[in-house]
Amino acid sequence: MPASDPAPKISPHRTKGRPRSFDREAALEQALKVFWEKGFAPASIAELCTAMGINPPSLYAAFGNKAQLFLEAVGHYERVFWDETWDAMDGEPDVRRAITTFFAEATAILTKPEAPCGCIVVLGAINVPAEARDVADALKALRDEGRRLFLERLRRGVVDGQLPADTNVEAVANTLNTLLQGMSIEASDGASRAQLDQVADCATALLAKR
Amino acid sequence: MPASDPAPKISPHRTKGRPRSFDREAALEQALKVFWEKGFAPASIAELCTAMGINPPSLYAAFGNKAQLFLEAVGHYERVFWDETWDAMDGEPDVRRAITTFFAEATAILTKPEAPCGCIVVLGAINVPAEARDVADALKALRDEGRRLFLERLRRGVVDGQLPADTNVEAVANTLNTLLQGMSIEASDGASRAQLDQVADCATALLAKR
DNA sequence: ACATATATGTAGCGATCGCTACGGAAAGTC
DNA sequence: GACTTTCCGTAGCGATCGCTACATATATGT
Repeated sequence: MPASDPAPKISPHRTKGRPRSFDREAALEQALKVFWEKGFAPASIAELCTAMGINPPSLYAAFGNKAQLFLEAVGHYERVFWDETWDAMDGEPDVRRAITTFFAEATAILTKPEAPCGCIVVLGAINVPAEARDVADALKALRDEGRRLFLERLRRGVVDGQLPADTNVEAVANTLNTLLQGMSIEASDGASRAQLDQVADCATALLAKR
Repeated sequence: MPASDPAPKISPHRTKGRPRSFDREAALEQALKVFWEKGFAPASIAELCTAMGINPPSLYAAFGNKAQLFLEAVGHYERVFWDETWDAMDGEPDVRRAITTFFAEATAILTKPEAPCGCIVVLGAINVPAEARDVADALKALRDEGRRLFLERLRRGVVDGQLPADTNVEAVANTLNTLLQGMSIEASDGASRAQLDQVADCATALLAKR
């Protein structure tokens, strides 16, 4: 994600005071990397700071606290890695092709070798301490959004006459979302791309013509 | 510390020395409860000790350390909650009914209201600190065992002529295991039993006759 | 130049972590 | 009884946690 500002890549500041000496977005991406590999709780502020090339006070001044930094990193992750894939599912007119393409893309994302495996939305805030409940809740809401998107797309498939009118769209949407989440666990367990592709194929088979 | 055992439920000891003053298995079950609710890392020794009704030295003398206690608790969990269900899958002669029954049982287990939701094998050791890698690896091996069991059962279904010879048993086994793991996340997210039943139905639909 | 405002690095706060040293208590053995 | 062995509760170890007080550095506004 090159911001591609010829002029200062460091965000311009309009107010008084010493300007920030680091690239906020670059630091955020480094933080994402750490959170992605380790999860919310095991990623320590010290390690985040090292990766971001800053010290704790700068981190807290720029991002609030660990939880806010995490949530902002997750938002960045979603935008960079998933928004396009979800949008494509809505853009593809044929519902079966839409789902097939989505899961093919998902397996590619989840097994990207240059990235930690698994989706940070699914795995990042599991087993967080009780005082970080709000972080877990925020990610849960994001996971639920996936089910909603599947559901809407399937409903449109029924309206468009591409799926049988008696299709249990809620059940299928539930199942697709459940599969997607299970795929993150498999990916973090080191599943191969071929292995996840098999799962993706079975996912699309749920919509097979009868 | 009232032992209050008429007959010693406490394991008999043959050697010299002061006998253990608590019920090891009861303590293990309490530990399981804590680990199940919180996961490995967020469950502190202090909290475990409170739940088990003992002090740290007793815990370490009886169970080794936190990781060993966790793994022993997980073993107990598997035996109590899942062994019977897996065995039933092998015992049922019809492969479709075997899978259907398995997933029906699984939804029941995963949404048991008196138990923490989700499977500790799937969720318990996600996001553990790096120094507990061995715990994560042990649970990963247990998860893989599920895929193996599905695979064996499906292969038998092909041999028995109940499934088409060209069934991609590896793919289906992969998918069933992935679904099962996703169901744990959904359960811990508070999914209703009805919701998971829908997923279970879709799982069995993967084996629908063609 | 001076005041104001924000960011920075150092250094360390209080709290919690997993774990254990220690001395006393409760059993078997003689 | 004394000796040995094991377990008990207390109390606290060193390490790490998220986070911040503080003094200093660097910008703008006038």
